[in-house]
Amino acid sequence: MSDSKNTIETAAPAPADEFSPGKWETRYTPSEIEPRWQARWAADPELYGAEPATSGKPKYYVLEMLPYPSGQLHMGHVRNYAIGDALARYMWMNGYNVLHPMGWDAFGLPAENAAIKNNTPPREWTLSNIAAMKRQMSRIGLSYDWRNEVTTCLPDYYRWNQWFFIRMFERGLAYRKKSKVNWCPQCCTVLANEQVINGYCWRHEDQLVEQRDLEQWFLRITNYAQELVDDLSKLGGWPEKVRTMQRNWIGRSEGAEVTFTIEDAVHATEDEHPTRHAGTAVLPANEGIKLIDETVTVFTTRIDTIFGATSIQLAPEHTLVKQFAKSNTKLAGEVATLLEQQTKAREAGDVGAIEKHGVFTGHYAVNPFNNERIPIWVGNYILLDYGTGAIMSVPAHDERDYEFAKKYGLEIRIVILPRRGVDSESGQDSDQMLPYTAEDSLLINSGDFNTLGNEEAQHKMAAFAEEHKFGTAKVTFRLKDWGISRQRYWGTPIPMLYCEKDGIVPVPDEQLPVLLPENIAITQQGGSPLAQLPEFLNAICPKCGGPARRETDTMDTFVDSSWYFYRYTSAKDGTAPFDTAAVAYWFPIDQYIGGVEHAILHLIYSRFWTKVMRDLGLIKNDEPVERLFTQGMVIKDGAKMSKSKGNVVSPDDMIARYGADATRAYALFATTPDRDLEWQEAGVAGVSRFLSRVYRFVMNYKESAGRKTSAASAPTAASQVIQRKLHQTIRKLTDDFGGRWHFNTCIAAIMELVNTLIASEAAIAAGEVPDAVLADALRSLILLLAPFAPYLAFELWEQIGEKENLLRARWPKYDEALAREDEIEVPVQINGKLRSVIRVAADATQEMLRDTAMADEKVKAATDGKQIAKAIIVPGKLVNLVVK
RNA sequence: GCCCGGAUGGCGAAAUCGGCAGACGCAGCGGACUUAAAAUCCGCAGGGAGCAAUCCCGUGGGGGUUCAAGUCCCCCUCUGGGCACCA
Repeated sequence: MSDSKNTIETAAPAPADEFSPGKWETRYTPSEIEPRWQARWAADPELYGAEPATSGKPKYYVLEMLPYPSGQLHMGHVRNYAIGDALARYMWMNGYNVLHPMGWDAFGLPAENAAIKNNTPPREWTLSNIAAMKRQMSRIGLSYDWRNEVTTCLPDYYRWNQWFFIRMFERGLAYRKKSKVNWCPQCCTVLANEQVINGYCWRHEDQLVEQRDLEQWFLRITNYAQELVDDLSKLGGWPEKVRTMQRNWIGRSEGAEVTFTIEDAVHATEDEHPTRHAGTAVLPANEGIKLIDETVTVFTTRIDTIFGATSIQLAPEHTLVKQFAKSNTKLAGEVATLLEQQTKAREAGDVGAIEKHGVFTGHYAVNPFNNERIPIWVGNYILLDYGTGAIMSVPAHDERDYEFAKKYGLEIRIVILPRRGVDSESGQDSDQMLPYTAEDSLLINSGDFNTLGNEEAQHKMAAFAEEHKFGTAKVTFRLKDWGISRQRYWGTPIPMLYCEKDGIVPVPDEQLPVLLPENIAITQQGGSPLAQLPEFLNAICPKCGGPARRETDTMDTFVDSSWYFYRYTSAKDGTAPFDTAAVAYWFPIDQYIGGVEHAILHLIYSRFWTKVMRDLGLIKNDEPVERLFTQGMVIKDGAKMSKSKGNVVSPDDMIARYGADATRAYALFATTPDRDLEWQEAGVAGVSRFLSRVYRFVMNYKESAGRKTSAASAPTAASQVIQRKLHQTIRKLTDDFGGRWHFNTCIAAIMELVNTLIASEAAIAAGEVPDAVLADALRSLILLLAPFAPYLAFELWEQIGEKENLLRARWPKYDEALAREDEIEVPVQINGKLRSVIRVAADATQEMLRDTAMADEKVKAATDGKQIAKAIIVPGKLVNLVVK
């Protein structure tokens, strides 16, 4: 070994492109250190293993969102996992029993696309991608307990999707209905909402998505809508932004339903139902119109404005419209046009921008509050699937109704006014203030309800409607039931059978899983590939033993990710989706970390699934996730990394060049975890240089560190400086891990500590720093670094002679007394401007600060000949002299 | 249109409770080492004026509160994201 190892200038030139392990001991070589430790960690499955509930330690469940196995980790993954990994390691070092699992969201379209393109079976393609990504994760040094790995495309997982589906079917939570769905003509399948980007298919950028009516399986998430909103208030550990997004998505609105009778309606028999008989009979004009429905019910959140209703607006597909149109071909044609406009706007994803059109049906409805007849129109902006598909139009107090009424010359009647500021006269004629939509207002022109405040009026009018049996208070949600059918191969088969005799029959539990057949040719045609396999399609009805047809659609992959984190607690369980005792111990998840792009879909479905499982008696918790953290995106050159932009930085490249420690530490150092991160390779190089300084320093002084026996001497200035910085750093990191998570400043603080140590080298050489102090500093430095650069930490930990597993070593404790500064610099301002800085004892009183400041030369000069009007003296902070 | 972030040196950023704006790092400049370069080490570094001491300006823009504002209040601009005829 070189005898230069105790001097600073040991960085002798290394051979240009090859290092020689062992030769240059003080040269940091992650390409040698990291694979060595990677192999040792891989050989020790206990290292990151969760312990049983009986361990007696407090539990901590830290989870990162599982990736889709595309075959390549990207920087966003690295960042996500670096955050979770740092936290997991910190918790281990604080004595927790940590569950830190990982798995694969392994079903989905890309596997089928790859199958079409490369003629590789989806299963094979997926599993080899998983193997590749697992190698990358291992190389990064992530602390996963692979003993509970979950792969959603394998039967031992998806059989439980099927099992849950049947449980839901039994309870009426899974049902079939025809509905509008997003359909891509090129993919030949239904698309999830998130696969539709501004109306276009995510795979075919110029392919507009169509709206089609299809029979689909739905999960009744709307049964839980109220609880999903209510329990948001329990999620104090979630970002407010995510809670708001969910609240908006669920879209709870309080209002009332009010039933209007249709003037001249004559009850029709079922047989006369116009939608069943396409007859052409024309009604005599004075006979009234024969209708199945003699009334129309509207939903409104502003029943207080009902005296201002001047028309009824129906959605083009409203059943009443069909009844009206039956005897009126002109109307039928006009309605068809309106519907087409609405459908087009929906397909373009731009319903908000539709130009309002409407048509008068020729019929009238009677407002039950004032017995006034108002015309019934059909509007292209009225949506069938919200509320009742019918509204009362109040042009004076609703922007949309106002726009519509202006266009078609409908009456605009003011029925509410601001509480103050406008007298009734000026209110009447001031067209400028319309539409007036404020909540806080008073009623006029509203019969018995005049002069009421609008809130009071809403209650009284709803009660009045209820009392007279033409309405009721009603809560409506924007949230819709979850359509889970996909006309695709690579997903969980929906375990249902269709029997001519017995109808829809679930596959018996003992026949689960319904296996996804392997011998299938996937073609571009798409459209439920399973329907083309007779051996899959044809089954036997478990009820009657007769022939039955199997459901050939598969489940949305969001089903897989709705409960996977429960499976992690007991992934090998062959008899149940999970071990309920293990779940009771580990849940809720203490910390979930992932991208904000899942704020709505995945995280609402997961919450729904948890509540269903609770109602099935499987679990006790109401919510799956205690604390949620959404990290920012990784961007390059100001844009999100993407192949099409050509700005992708490969984690493999970074690791090959700078090592895994430098790459992940940079991902945490560049900015706070919640913000977008601009990737700068030079920054990685900087972190790498820092790590090599750490390496060199520790290696140079590890001998002293091993010699903890030096006689305790009086504290020297140098050792005090080191200890103070050390304990300040420990305090800073401990505080941040406790909540703020500003890992960028944590790493900066460690850099400062290392800078302090390096600046102390002369003092160390002069023997002014006791070995015990130096040893403690080195040992603590390694522990502080361990969450961010685990390879280097493990290596140095062994180098300084520690035998204990680093993860079981206790996180260092700080001592306030040692962290405290004796002397501080206090700024002195004159009239708020900095004029001097004084050195005083850290605990200097106001008097001492005043005296020191007044004695300061610069202060004297600045205050010379002036009157001190006021002195603001904040001990420990500043002195501000106000002079005249 | 509505809701939520963000805007600080050449760049990424820091300032946790209203108290020295720019910690830490990158890029840059100067120096040491070297035949030379790389690497490493030491130093400088917000802008402007000045030989200097020092002074002035400065956290997207405008106003305000305060002894004191990046931080609090009001208005505006730009930017990222979410939602968007939901009655």
